[in-house]
Amino acid sequence: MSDETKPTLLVIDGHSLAFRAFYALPVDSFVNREGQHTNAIHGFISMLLSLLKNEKPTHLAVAFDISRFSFRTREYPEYKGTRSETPVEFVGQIPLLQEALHAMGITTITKEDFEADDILATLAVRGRDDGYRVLVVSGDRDAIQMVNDDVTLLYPSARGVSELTRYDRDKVFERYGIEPHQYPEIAALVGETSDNLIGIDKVGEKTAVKWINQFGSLDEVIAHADEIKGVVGGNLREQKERAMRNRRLNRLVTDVELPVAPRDLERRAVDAEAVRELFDKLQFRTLLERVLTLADASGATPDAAGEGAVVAAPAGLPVVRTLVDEELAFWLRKHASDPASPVGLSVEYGAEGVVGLGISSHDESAYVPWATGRGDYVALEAWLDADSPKVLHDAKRAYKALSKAGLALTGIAGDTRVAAWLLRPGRTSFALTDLVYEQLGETLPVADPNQLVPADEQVSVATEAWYTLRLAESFHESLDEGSRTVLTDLELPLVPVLGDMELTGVAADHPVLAELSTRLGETAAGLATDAFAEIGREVNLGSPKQLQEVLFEQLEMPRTRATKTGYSTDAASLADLQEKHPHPFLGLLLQHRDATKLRQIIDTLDKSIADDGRIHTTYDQTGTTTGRISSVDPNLQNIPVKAAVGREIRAAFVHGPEYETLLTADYSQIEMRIMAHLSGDAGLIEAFNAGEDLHRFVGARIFGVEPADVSPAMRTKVKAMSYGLAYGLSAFGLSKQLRIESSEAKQLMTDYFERFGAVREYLRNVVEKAREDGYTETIFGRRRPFADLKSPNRVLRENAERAALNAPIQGSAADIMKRAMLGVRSELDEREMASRVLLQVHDEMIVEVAPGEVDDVRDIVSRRMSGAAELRVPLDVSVGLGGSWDAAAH
DNA sequence: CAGTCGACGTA
DNA sequence: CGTACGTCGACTGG
Repeated sequence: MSDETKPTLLVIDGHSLAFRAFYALPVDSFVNREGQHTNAIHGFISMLLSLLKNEKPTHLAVAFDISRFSFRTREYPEYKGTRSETPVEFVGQIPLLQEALHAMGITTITKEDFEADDILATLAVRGRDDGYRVLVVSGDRDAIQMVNDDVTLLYPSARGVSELTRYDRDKVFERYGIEPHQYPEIAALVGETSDNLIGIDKVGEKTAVKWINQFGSLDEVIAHADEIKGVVGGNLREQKERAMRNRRLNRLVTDVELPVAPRDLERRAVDAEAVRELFDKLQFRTLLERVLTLADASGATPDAAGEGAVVAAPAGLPVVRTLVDEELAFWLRKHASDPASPVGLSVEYGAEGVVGLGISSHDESAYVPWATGRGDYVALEAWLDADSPKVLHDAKRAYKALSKAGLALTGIAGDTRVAAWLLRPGRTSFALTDLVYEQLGETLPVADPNQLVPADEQVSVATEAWYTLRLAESFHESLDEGSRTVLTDLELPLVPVLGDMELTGVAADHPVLAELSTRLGETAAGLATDAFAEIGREVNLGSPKQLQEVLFEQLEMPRTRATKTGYSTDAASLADLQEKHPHPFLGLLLQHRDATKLRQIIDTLDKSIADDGRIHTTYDQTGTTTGRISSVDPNLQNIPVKAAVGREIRAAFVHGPEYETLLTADYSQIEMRIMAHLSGDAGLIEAFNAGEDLHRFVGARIFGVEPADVSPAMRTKVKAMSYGLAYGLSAFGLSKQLRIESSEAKQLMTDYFERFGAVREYLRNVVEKAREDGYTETIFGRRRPFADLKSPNRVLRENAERAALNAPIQGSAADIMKRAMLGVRSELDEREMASRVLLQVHDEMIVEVAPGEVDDVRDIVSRRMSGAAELRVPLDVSVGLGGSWDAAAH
């Protein structure tokens, strides 16, 4: 292997790595004040800094393509022709990146008519000849051919640029079963989609490797093409020209004339002034610190030993100490007794629950091993259960785990997961490492075998706690005041409430579910038999593909709505077919779907009953973009209710033996009431204050009749219209839903808005304001950012408009329900009652009522729910009681 | 075996 | 061409 004393030459394919970074980081989160996108630059420099830290190269260069044209496109104009247009957000980042590299004292190289990989290959060969250890960073698989005993390839993983996989000779052999220099021969046979190089038909990696190993080289494979049997042999003989062309094109040039030799690439000092100026423009605060730390450390002698160590850890990362007994008590007294200085807290989870705790102040981190039943942690337990402020990442998970371990957790003063969500609710990952990277621009080490630097130990939870503390502060700065209030007054107090609901669970009646399942199973089997009889054969009724064959080929029915994979067989399409082309099979299929779907729901619920006889869902506090909570494992927010069987399912949700009854309470038309409030529409406000049936009242206005004369058909139309409003419904959609002419739907909308004009005004304004501000806001200050409202793409823009229309309405309703839950909980606590909230289904709350508390609980719940917000209309709450969820419904 | 799609349950 | 979710089975592609 390489000699550790050799100098190290690091060469990077700038364009390909920047492109990877571009796709790895959210475009929207990296925009400077001038609207310049910077995610690719940020990702690239961040990656570069880790490389400098971990690999300590003595020599360094970044190569760039000049254009997409090179000697290769002259030979084969289609080369890389499949690549789509470069995204507009990426354009312009490359020159800025080059500018940044120059400021950092890093040489960039381009060469007319050649690709960056040719430059890398040339440097790799020269570097090796001159006695360097060479590291090549490229996202192009062709770079594999450069690998040898002195040259290692660092290839970005699918996840992005923060993780690089190290390909040395052994790794290449392990992965492909060939020597690195043979890789292009394999690629020539297989083809390379990303370069638009087509290989030999039916030849994949397996076959290509087999041939190369059998005959020794591509030339020999082609020379012996006659000896290869079967279709692939024929294909090879016919298409060998392709393979030979591919080989010519994927051979990297190793003698490009360059203005520099490896020895000219010695690392130079950072131009701190230039970096400061540029990074300020790009708004890279944390990256600036990292680069300047590097500059300080390297100074005028860039190859000084030990510079890597200085930047290895972010400034101030404390060494972790393990604490028990008096030391722990002392630590807590010293660092965790100030109500104004929160402590970072992180739980280490084992298979059996809590195994350790990480605690951290700004300058001291400590690890506390923990095992259930140990009695020497009085100080720790007292601290956990005190108001002393603690910040965590995913506080609810910690709260539950600690609770199961017999430890109470109070004083939750921050949750970086929830804070990250409030800042950008649409983000896909809430993992601590990702937040650390995106918010702080630092890399939290993780144990991953594919990582650039194999971690020899798991990052300590104490270190996590330290990062959590810093992240919490950073998020606090990033959040606007309204969102901060939502965090501290709504979301954080909700953590233990949701945690307790999950821990408590809801009692479920297994025999009822089991009986239902059996019954539906029999029904489904009977329906399937009948359906098969209708078509004279057996198919899988759950397979849309097979159904399409039956419907559109065998039965020759007219085609339905197109989907990506064929034609739709959903319930609406089947109902259409039934009208146009009646057939008994259709009805049987629909009934069969119904029965199997319900059975599946029932079985899932039944399986999720825990040993305590209860179902414990998990609420995802960061699961939606609007502010609602979602429910998983199992989802208890989509239990059927409309169908008759739905009621039977809900009958299986019961109160526990020590309790008297279930109580359900829900808001009536909360979203419409919020619309009335936000729009200030006099007609709508009057409708709610009149206390009359809403749809009847509105129907009377629209159709110009007395409320008593509003027919059921009129009421249905008005109801659909009203509900559709908050979703951005169009006349087209309304006509489709009500199965009426679009002219009638249009007229309905016109009439509606004539009577309730402020509603239309409001909905228009919401979208306009969001377009200007870049976000929407709920009554309580919860924000949701929207980037696409200004998109030139009409589909994207109109989708965003409807979502923006709905966000303040759905979001405000969510806020109100959360406030209600906090109110109910705090009053139940205050009065030391035994009743408890079990479930939340967006506008409904289910409470398990202890004996003798029925009247009080009913009063508390309805008072707290209707009093959760002061709107221009009353918040109407209906309450029901019963032994089961179904019986308690109203 | 993981990821995607169609379908469908809820507010 | 109506918002917000989660979950299932079938299918696809590695």
